[in-house]
Amino acid sequence: MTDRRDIPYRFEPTDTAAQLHAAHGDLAAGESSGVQATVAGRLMLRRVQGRLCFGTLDDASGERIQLFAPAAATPDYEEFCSLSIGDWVGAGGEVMKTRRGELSVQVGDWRLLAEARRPFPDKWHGMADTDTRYRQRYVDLWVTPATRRAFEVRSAATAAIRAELAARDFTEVETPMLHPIPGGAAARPFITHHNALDCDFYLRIAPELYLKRLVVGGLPRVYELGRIFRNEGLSPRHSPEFTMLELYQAYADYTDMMVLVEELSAAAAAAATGSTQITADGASLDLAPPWRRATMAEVVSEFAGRELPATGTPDSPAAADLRGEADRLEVATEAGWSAGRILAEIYERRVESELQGPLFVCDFPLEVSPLARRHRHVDGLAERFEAVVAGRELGNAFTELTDPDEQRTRFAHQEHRRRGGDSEAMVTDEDYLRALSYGLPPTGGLGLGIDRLVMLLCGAETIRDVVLFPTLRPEAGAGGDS
RNA sequence: GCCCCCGUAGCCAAGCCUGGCAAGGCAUCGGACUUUUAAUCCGCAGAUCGUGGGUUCGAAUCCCACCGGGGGCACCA
Repeated sequence: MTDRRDIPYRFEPTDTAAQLHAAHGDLAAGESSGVQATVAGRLMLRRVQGRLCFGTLDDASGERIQLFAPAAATPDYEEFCSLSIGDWVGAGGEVMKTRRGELSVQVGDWRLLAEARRPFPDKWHGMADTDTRYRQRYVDLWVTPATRRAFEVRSAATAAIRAELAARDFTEVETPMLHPIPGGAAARPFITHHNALDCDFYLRIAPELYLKRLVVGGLPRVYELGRIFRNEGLSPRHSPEFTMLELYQAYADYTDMMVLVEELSAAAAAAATGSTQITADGASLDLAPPWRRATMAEVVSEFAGRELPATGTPDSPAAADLRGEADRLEVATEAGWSAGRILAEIYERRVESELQGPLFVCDFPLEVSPLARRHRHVDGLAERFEAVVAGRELGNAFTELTDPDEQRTRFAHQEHRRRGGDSEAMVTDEDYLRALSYGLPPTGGLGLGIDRLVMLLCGAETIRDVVLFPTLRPEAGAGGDS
């Protein structure tokens, strides 16, 4: 005879709860279907009423299914009634509806699949302590519906993005995470050590320079969707490891990247939520193309309430004008900054967070864009834009700088800043310059923050809610060396 | 790194301001109940009040330090 609490080595469910609801949802109350089904999942609720027992099984299919167990027909009825909330159970029997109209599987056979030896959180209140929710995500996923939904949204969004890129003939690649030189962004890296080579490596802060090497190598449309690491502070919008889509398209410029951002964002939203409408900070936004395009000088001028210049050397009247505006807006500036640099500072400190979007803020000052090509019409600017939604930067893109000599000059400027104490200034990457010297065609490049996109799609207020296991201080006494 | 807030049983929590036996609910355990829906009813049990120190006749409560988390600032995407 079967010991129903003896854990089997395998179990074969025939249907999910969602499938049963779809197939038998129209049964009349009190009616039996004559169809046998086997389901498996976690027992989330249990109602024992004398010679009848009702259980609510959650199999993560999006719906729950009731287990209906009358004592007269359920093998080992007492054992079934004593199952704990949180136990994994497999049960088979006829699909039916109870008198109250609840679709159920009448338990003809059942097995315990895993015992919940720790009690599950309160069935009604769930988990409130964010610390516990993040550390014990395996419990949170069961008891907090928004948690499971966030990761379903995340999966649907990334799948949609991959599908869109495949449809456009992009090749997905994987480039190194361990970099001898941290490059492609202005950020402080994590440092690690390789024992056999006896040298330090940096966890990548961006895959940018490797991906452009691949365009040189003959992959004209290439992308990587993966984790990058930045050794900076944590906040509701910043995680030390986060996911970025970076892509490069030969023969394209930054206007092509704008179209791509619009189309990828809208496709991700539609796939994940069924709509391009999102709600952020109580306001309703639509990610459907086209998005507004404005220059940085335009959006800052709108914020300031008067026309402001976009460029000018540090000693120009334009720079003096902007410095006065910065003072008025209580934005700190440094001597020697050009007009564009001051404009960018005002934008980042005061304007960006006020922009609802979705919109593209175009044409950044050249000096804060060391990998972007200079603007084809305006001196002192780069062909670069940020995509802004709900006051946050969603993506960053530019027409790539392809000339190796100019790139060397830009690196030299970064090195100069680095010597001046800017720990986030870029380091010269000689191999990257060598690659450029073999010839990089005109190329558009894009970085899109996947975590932030998912936050928008599911209304998350903190990035931790869209990361399964967010970075936390290690728990005391939870293993390791302690 | 700085500032503010939080930490009471497996879970949700009252009590803290104004010091005096640590409420209540869910879950667990025992009992009743043959169509429940957070089932209901009766009963039992469960607490180093985050940790350590201090003040006090007496500390969950007041003070200090530390640990963990959250928010803000700074840094960044």
